[in-house]
Order: sequence, then structure tokens, then C-alpha cells
Amino acid sequence: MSPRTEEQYEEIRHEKRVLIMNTALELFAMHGYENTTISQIAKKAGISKGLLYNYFESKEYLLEAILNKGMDEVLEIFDPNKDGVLETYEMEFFINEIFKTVEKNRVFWRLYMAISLQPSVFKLVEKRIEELYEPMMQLMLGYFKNAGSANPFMDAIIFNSLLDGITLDYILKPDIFPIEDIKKELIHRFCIHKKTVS
Amino acid sequence: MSPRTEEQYEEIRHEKRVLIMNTALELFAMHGYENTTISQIAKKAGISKGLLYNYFESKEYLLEAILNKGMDEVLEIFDPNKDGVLETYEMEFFINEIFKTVEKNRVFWRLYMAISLQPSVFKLVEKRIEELYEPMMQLMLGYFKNAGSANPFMDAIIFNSLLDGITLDYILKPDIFPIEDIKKELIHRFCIHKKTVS
DNA sequence: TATCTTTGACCAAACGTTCAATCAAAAGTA
DNA sequence: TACTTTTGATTGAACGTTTGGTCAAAGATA
Repeated sequence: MSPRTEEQYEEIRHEKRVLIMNTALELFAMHGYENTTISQIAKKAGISKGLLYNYFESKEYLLEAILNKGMDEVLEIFDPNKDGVLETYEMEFFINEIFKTVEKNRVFWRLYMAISLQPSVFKLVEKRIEELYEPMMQLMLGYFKNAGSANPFMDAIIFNSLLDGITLDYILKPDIFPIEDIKKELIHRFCIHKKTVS
Repeated sequence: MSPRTEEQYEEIRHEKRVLIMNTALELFAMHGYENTTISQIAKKAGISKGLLYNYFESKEYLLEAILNKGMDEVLEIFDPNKDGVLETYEMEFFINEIFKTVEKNRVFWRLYMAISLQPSVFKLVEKRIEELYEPMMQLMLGYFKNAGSANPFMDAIIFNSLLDGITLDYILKPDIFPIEDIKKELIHRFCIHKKTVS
């Protein structure tokens, strides 16, 4: 009946979808969303312009799909069944996980930050950001409370800003930013000197 | 001969230039550079499209002028005749100055960060960034050395990232980010506990 | 009148998007 | 094996819209 089995079609579609999304992510992150044309994406992916529209309804839906996929991957950090309290050794694991994600998804973070800074497109990530920010802050609050901080709320916000700043600087200058050393330093400051943070 | 004196023309031109630049800055920062049209800028500024091109050669030159002016204002922080060493009380003054600049030029910082994240336009600010980064790092290095830090280089980088992160978070959520409290906390941590930073 | 500012209709280029036509491969047929 | 049918993936010229940029003409003032 059918020239190909449903599984075969499924695989073709999936592969092309991923190809388009990865290609677009790289271009969006490097040249900006508005500054990247559909033609550029199609050319770099080695397909036609029309095929892209067979997989994604519009340029904006393509961006949305990329952002959602990236956020899903990032949110996996919070996956393990936590009880809400971070012990010192867990904090070390957590910092490691964050840095691993930042280094692995460098290109995605660049796009994500650029989008965040553009209110007119910001709505596309707004809700997902809450998903990320909420558990992050809860975890940090719990940790600093547990560590005997005088002002856990302030400590959590500052730690969060520090991570944001490190991510930003690393994204902007990945070749010269000493991210490995910084990670060790953070672990040293926040995990070894238990209960004496400040 | 001439309908107006040279001074009169000078003032007209200067006022219009400033008007256009301020209007464009706001739109660029809010909707992004690529996403803002010349027509929008002209309309919001209450002038015609043609007049804008009487003052700025192109959209990109307009952006460049805005960025340069903003950077000039920011660089004024480093203006006072420093000897290169920051004493503790000077550090407090310095932090205050930085926060003042960030709060005053919030819109500019938003544009500046968005541009920095976009390599294809990044060349417009690349050189000015060095002008900002270089003295900043020197100042911080000197301070942490003077404060008896075990690793002044690492401390300087981390402090710099922290400031970047605070700026970013404040820009993204100016209404709920407790920037005043954070400023006080930073001063408390880095200025009062002299020589015991870590 | 002379001179500079200001206008907005106009233009070519570039963009996102569409769609009728083509292609490639598996299944059926003999 | 050789040929036909069938299906969904794939193509790219064409379309309408929007954009940055131009320019001849009008406005304003001493």
C-alpha cells in the first residue's frame, strides 16, 4: 500500500526536524533571530526553503521549538528526586551539573540570553523562565538556610546573579574565560567551608 | 545673508541629534536593533524619515553614535585621577558609582548587552569594551592584592562576573530585583570586612 | 532673496511565505 | 526481473509586504 512504512517516514521527519533546528539554533545564536533569514538556514542545512515550511509553520514557531527543546534539556538538572534540601556534598554535585550544562549548551544559552533581553520576543521564553527560576531559588534558599546563613534570601539572590554573570562572561569570551578554575573556586567557597559561607 | 546665525543652527542641530538618539535608544533597547524601523524612530521623535538621514548617514551609524555616547558616559567612572590602588573606602565609593551608573543608564545597558550577544554587530562595541574592561580589571586586581587576597586574579574575575550578573538580573527585572539591598550587601562584604574577603 | 531645515512620496532590495510541480522509494503486478 | 502505481518528502520560482535609503520640492527665517 504505502511506499514506505510509518516508521521510515517517522525517522526521516525526525532527522530533518533535528537538522533544521540545530542549524537554525547556531545561526540564530550567532547572528540573532531577526538577522537570520530562512534562506540562510535552508542553505546551511542543505535543504530547500519550502521544506523548512513543511516542518515548521513559521519562523517564530521554529524559534519556539528550539527554545522549548533547550529548556527541557536544562530543566533535567532538577530531575533527581530531591527532598528540597541541599547538603554540602549535594551542592558540589549541583554546581558541577550547572557548569556541565552551560558548557554543553553554550550556543543555546547565547540565544536564550539574547532573547531574554528583547521584550518583543521575550514572551516566547517568559513562562519557561519561571520553571527554571523557581526551583533554582528554592534550592538555593534551602541550602543557605541549612548552612546557617544570616540572610539566606540575600545569599540566594547573589549566588544566582553570580552564576548568571559567570554564564554571560563565559558565553561572551569562551576562549579566555577560565571556567574550570572558576568552577573549582566556587566549589571551594560554597562546599568545603561548610557553614562559614559569606 | 544667512537666515540664522551659526550658533542658532548649531543649537537646532544639537537638539535634534539628541532627540533622535534618545528616541532610537529607547526603541532599540525595547524591540531590538533589527526589529526597530527608521519610520518608527521618526514617528516617535515627531520628525520625518528624511530628516533622520540628514543627521545620521545610516541606521548603523545611528546605533554606533548611541553606543559611543553611552560608553563615554560610563567611562567617566574611571575619570578621577586614581593612582591605581583602591583603598577600602574608595572601593565603597566605586561600588556606589557603578550602581549609580547602572540605575541611571538602565536602557543603555540593555541595548549594550543585547549587542554584545550578537557577533555580527558586536564589532561596533568590541573596542570600547576593552576600554571598559581593562581599567576595571586593573583596579580590581590592585584592590584584591592590597586586601591580601590569596588569589587576586580569581577574586577580580569573580567580582567582575558578579557585577555583570547583578546588572543583567536588574535589567531583566528592574521592578522586583532588590538592587539597593544588594548594593549595601556588596559594600558590607567587600568594604567593611577589610582584608578578610573570601 | 538666499540659505539651511524639513517633508513624505518614492524606490530597489530583501524578506517570510506559498504552492503547483517533481522526485524517490517501497509495494503490487505480471 | 521489469514495469506501474502510490505516497509523502522535496523543490524553487513567484508573490505580497516591508525595509533602509533617496530626492525634488516646500517651509522658515533674517
